[in-house]
Amino acid sequence: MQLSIAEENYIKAIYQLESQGQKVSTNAVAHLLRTRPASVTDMANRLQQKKLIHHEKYYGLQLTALGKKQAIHIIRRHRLWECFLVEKLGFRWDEVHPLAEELEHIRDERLIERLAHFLQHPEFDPHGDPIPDAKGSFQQHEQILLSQAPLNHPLRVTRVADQSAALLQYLTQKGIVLGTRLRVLQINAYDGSVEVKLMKKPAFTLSREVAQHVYIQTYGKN
Amino acid sequence: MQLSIAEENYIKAIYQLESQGQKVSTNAVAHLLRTRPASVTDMANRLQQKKLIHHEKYYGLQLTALGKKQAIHIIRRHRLWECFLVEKLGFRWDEVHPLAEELEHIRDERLIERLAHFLQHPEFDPHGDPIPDAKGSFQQHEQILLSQAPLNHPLRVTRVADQSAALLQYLTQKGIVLGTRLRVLQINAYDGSVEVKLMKKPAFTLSREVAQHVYIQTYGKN
DNA sequence: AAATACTTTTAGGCAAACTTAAATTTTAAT
DNA sequence: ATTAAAATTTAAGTTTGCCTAAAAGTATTT
Ligand SMILES: [Mn+2]
Ligand SMILES: [Mn+2]
Ligand SMILES: [Mn+2]
Ligand SMILES: [Mn+2]
Repeated sequence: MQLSIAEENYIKAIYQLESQGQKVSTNAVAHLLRTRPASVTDMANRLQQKKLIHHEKYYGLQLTALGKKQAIHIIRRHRLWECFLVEKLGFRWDEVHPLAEELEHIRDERLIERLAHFLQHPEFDPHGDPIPDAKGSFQQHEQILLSQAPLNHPLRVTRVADQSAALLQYLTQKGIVLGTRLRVLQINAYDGSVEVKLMKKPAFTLSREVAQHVYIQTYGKN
Repeated sequence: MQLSIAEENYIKAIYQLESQGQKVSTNAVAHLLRTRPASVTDMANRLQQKKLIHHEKYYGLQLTALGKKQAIHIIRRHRLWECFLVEKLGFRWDEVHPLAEELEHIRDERLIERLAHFLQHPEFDPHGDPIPDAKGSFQQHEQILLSQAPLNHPLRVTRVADQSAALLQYLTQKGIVLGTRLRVLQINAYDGSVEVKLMKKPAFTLSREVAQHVYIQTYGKN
């Protein structure tokens, strides 16, 4: 059963909200997809009809196992194309999301497997998000938010959990990209802002909003 | 003014019929796009409204300058993706057309220019069709049909003017791909069939239907 | 417990792109 | 020149995916 582009976008949006642990309200989906709550209710009926979601009126949407499987495949395609765009075509990490948003809807098993092979089966996309394999399994990096990082410990940036070009450009300009090494000097108890120090650069401060979207790993000092 | 996928497919179909010198009838377009004449009339109204075609009732469709420009851009995208699929992902020439039929609708100037650059600005696609440049200009190979080739002259295959997987597979199996060298031993006056000889292989015969879709170039004997 | 605010659904509508069936026009054949 | 055949358009209807406005349900405040 072949999904339409609109259906795929809804499925993916629902999946994303679910995996952030939020309850998937009509409003939330509408906001994410820049559409109206009434349109979401409308689509919800069709998706439930197709057994992709479960919809309890007034209480939110939930993907079925089938829906979740579909979502993961869409995400696989999205992230593989993002890798392609960055690694082969030379786009920056802040440019690729809207393009992948289109490319992800080309549903051809052989195409995507060959693309994966061409890219040497990358495990993470340009934002540090894991790429599900052909069977749909994947695992996250060890996840620590920069806003909760241990102080004065060597850290490495592993993921930025927001596709907005504004954030990605801002981080780039501050010298923060995937793999950047840094330390947290202090976390301001009042506003949650984080003072960070990159090698050979003066320390600077990131707001909590920013720090809450940046994930890091610790690594030994040796 | 952004075209829909359906509109792009119509524009391209009309362009293809026009460039084959055929009159672009409602029926012909419907047949090419596997839809109904009534749907073509319907779309024709919308396209005329948008100044992409001129439609004289009962007498066929004609692209405007604007429509032609659009068509050429779509074809550029189509053929570049075909190159990508063959050269980078390892697809065969008989597999790529349906995939490119989808990929061509991703309208992003930067994407397509970077793709062209990545592919080192190919001039011809995997079927020997010329790829328009970013400004829309291109030129055909010198065009001689195999069915009208000079006898006993060294020839090189330069283009196959039909995307059907069946034809392309048949030719491949006969040893005929782009660049294949061959001679025409004789052309049967009755049924137009063509006897061809490849190096180091026994001669064999191609039907007129097949020979009418294969283009060749002559080359000096030296 | 009522009143108010907020969220969600329903109702009614619209545009794109398709379909079939009927009417019309063009073309081909007697 | 009629007539028959073929092509084309018109008419009417469907599905998808969206919208606004109104109604209904849920949550929050007083
Ligand atoms: Mn998308
Ligand atoms: Mn990503
Ligand atoms: Mn297409
Ligand atoms: Mn081609």
